[in-house]
Amino acid sequence: MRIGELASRAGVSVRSVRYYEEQGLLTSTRSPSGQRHYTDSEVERVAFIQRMYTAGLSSRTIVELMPCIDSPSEETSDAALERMALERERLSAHIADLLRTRDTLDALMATARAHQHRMRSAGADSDWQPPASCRPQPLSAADRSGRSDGQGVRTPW
Amino acid sequence: MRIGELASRAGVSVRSVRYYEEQGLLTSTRSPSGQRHYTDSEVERVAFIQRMYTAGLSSRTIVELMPCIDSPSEETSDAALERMALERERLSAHIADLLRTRDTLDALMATARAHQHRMRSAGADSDWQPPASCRPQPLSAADRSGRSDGQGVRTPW
DNA sequence: CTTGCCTCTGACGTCGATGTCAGGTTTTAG
DNA sequence: CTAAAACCTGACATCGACGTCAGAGGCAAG
Repeated sequence: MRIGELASRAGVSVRSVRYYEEQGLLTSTRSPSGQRHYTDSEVERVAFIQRMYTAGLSSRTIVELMPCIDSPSEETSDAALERMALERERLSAHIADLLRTRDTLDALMATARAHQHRMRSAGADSDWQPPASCRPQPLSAADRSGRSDGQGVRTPW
Repeated sequence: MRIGELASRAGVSVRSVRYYEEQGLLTSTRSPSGQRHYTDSEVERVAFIQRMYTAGLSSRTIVELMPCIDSPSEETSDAALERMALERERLSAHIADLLRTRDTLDALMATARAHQHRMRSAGADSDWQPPASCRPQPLSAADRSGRSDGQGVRTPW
């Protein structure tokens, strides 16, 4: 397939695909006229690259990880594994940070909802309904660590 | 305290503190000579702002959330709560993405380690020790969702 | 052959949080 | 008092992953 189809299948822009190649993350076979052609497997690769980017890795980092992916031979393992472990650690730290931040948001929303309720039971407009965003959050199924207070605490961050 | 102390206590640069004020995230009382002065509570506020930034929120978004934080009255709640719920959703999605990415990294590392082991049992240098990064990962205590395969699968992403 | 769509290279623009530098004032330590 | 250190404003620089535009060529359908 050509670059446009690859891009739309992987859900990125054509520009991004060219950029990935420019960064050494992707290769392409060229038609005699110079147009890039790709196989189906490149779609997943591009999606993978995109996920790495959104995970906060830089081009340089992804490049350093790629040899471990392209040819998991004894050549690549040593340095690349080190980097992968390091990035894994960074990822875990970042995840923990985001979880804490989400907890903070939850606490803030809880206090705000408490305010709404106080308003509601004291106000004259008793037919008022809280917006959808105010109803108890489903807490996203997976990964919870505990914490469900945030009860009237001042500056809950 | 003055800006330098605030910055170092909150673990950010002086430049950043001024930037936060410029963005309307922070206020300061000025001494007659024009120098900024802060109270202890501002330290936590700056740290909070920083956490929001590292969580991927933009200045504009944080600003929109701030009224809900500064004065949780009935004025602020409606629009701000909507935004908080929205940002919470974005956060959850991002967290899920990062977890998936970390799983991918784990799978990649597992295959790499498998390679190392094959090398080790077949190679001549039997006294070789895998680097620290190759030993089984502690999986970071909290939040696991399952997945511990990655056994020789080709292109595990 | 022409028309419309896709692709190419190359370059410059962008955006957001910060770094950094200049030139000047204020505070602090000796 | 004086020198060092911290602070001020204002401005320009940076970096990374793209957007976007220009100008030229490729390719299938009518």
